[in-house]
Amino acid sequence: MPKNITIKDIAQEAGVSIALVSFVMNNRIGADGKQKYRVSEATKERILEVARRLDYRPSSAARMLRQGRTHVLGVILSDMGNIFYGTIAHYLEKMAHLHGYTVLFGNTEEDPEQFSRLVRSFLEKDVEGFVVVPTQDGAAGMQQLIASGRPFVVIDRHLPEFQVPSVLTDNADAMRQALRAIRSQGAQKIEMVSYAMRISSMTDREDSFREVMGPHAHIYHLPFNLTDEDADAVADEVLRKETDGLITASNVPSVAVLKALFKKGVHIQQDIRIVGFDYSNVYNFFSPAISYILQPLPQIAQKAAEYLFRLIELKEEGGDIGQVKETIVLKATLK
Amino acid sequence: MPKNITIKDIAQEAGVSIALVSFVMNNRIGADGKQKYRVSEATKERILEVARRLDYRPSSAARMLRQGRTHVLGVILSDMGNIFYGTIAHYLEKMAHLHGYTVLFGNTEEDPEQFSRLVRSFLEKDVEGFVVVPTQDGAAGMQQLIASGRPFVVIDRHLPEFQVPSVLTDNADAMRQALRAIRSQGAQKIEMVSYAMRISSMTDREDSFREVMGPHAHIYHLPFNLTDEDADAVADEVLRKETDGLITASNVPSVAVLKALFKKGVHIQQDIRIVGFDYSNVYNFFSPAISYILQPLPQIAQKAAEYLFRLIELKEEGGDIGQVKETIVLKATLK
DNA sequence: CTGTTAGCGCGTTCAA
DNA sequence: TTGAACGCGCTAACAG
Repeated sequence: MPKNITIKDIAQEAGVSIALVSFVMNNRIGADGKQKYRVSEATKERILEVARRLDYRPSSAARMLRQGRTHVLGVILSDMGNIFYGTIAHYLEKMAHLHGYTVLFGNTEEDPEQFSRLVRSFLEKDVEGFVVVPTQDGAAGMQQLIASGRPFVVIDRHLPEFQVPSVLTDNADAMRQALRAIRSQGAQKIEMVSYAMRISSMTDREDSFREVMGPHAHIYHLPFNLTDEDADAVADEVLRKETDGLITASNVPSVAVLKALFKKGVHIQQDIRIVGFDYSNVYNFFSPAISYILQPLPQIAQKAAEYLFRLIELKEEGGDIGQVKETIVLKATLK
Repeated sequence: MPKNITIKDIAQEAGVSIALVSFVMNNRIGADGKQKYRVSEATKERILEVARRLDYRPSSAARMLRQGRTHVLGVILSDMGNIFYGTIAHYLEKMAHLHGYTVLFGNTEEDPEQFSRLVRSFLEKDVEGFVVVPTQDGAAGMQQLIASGRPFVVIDRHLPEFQVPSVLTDNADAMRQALRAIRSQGAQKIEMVSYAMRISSMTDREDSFREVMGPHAHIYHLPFNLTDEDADAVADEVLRKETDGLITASNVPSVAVLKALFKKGVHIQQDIRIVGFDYSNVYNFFSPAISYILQPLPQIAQKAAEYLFRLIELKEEGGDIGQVKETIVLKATLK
């Protein structure tokens, strides 16, 4: 049972006080600020040597308790298994690391209960800040988050009833780009495939679609956990109506519908034009390659992280987090 | 600045001692074990009511410090943006949650330095256990991990110099399945595409490939961060040699090479047969659909989590973690 | 039976 | 350079 080495062990071994060890470990020596604690090079070296030898690792629990800082962030998203969120997760972790932070991750699977649970759980773990993708009907969880006074940034979606720090893609603009593209490719009868979820990323795209196409434009709505049958039904309907242009508003339904059409022997990109949202490898395997709206994932993660660190710093300095509610909007690009 | 509510606030507000609050919060009441602390229903209710009203959340830092348990796991993998690891990450988080654990995630990006850094960082955070995907040349990090005495389980890969708790896919068997499949589909001149990394998941597949095909069988090696040019080169070579069967040993190179072949106008599945490792949407868009080796991701995550919890429990009971070194091997299936 | 007092764990930090 | 209080929750020992 390798007992954990504590600051006390180091002090004893080096024959100094625990306070001195603490100072040395934190480089609180010779600081040119107010308090400069001077330690002789010799003892400093001795302490460091002992620490290294015993493989001393300060308990962050104790430090945390004392100074109230954990250097941990909480990231709540929909599903890390989805390449869209997995990629964002990766970039967020990267940014966090650059700032000396570690990250707790959680998946909501689009369940508001899970969202609330994760908020609570991460609050108990004393995360210093959150990056969250709220779920449909996630108001309760958001309330908790706001009430906690903990810094947070919302990404990918906004909830209509909350004006909070957010980093979002300009979905209306993205949809207009998608429509321009599909029209320039010759499509006349254009429909849209979306999720049956009240999630702003989807509804914003739908609204923009209707704005351009007119209020009677048709939009297919698929459930979050869609099956092959769901996608098949859309494909059947599309064929029946002789739709010749389809805008798919997200990764997963995009591929699902493509698969259904392909299985039915439809000549994709000949009989029907597709423009998708979010990258998928699949798009490359058609001629011409399927165009798609690419959201700037690295920037979303970067902006969100920077925003969050700004808020954390502001709070550290005693500022009022509650006043900051800006939304950062990023443009997507057509590929 | 919503000051955090502590156990003291509750005690004061409810007019009782902090100890009583603690007992109530932990349901340490009426336990039929040795110590049964009896509290009147009335005060119990009062305490719970106050706690609810003030939205009391116990500081896990304090609890952690006292009882040495954090209920946090550390998961270190290659790249959460890769659907393979993202999916595993998702399942691991799910399992952790079922056991009341929260998860710190980190990406190595196949860099041994990052691996070591993450091990150290998570150890400082006092995670109770690890699930890790070691990197090539990751011995240093593994040493740290072993030396720490902290429970851990290795997944996806094994390092030759360490015999440690592991959950792995039977890669040799998987390769044999892949070869049987591609042969039954008529391929004669079969080659393999792999990563140029000394990672057991790859080398095990390569060894098995050579075992069946003979020592002179050809294997293409692509770098981890492969470019279109890398994949193009493989495609060119494949065409030049009139290879008619290709086994691609992983997700990313699989799709990359397919893309290169497709761009060159090769009739995939006609002129050349492909059998891949790991699922990709892309496989569905060929006729016949491309066969692939599916690793049992949910089971890998599940077994790894259960294994880890067993180790954590064993350690909690004072057992010797160092003795446990079993490897759980799971079969992949051909799809 | 119902409840309280007090020390502990570990690193930080102020006063000496 | 050191002693000791501190943060917060847990729990053994003790009291009415």
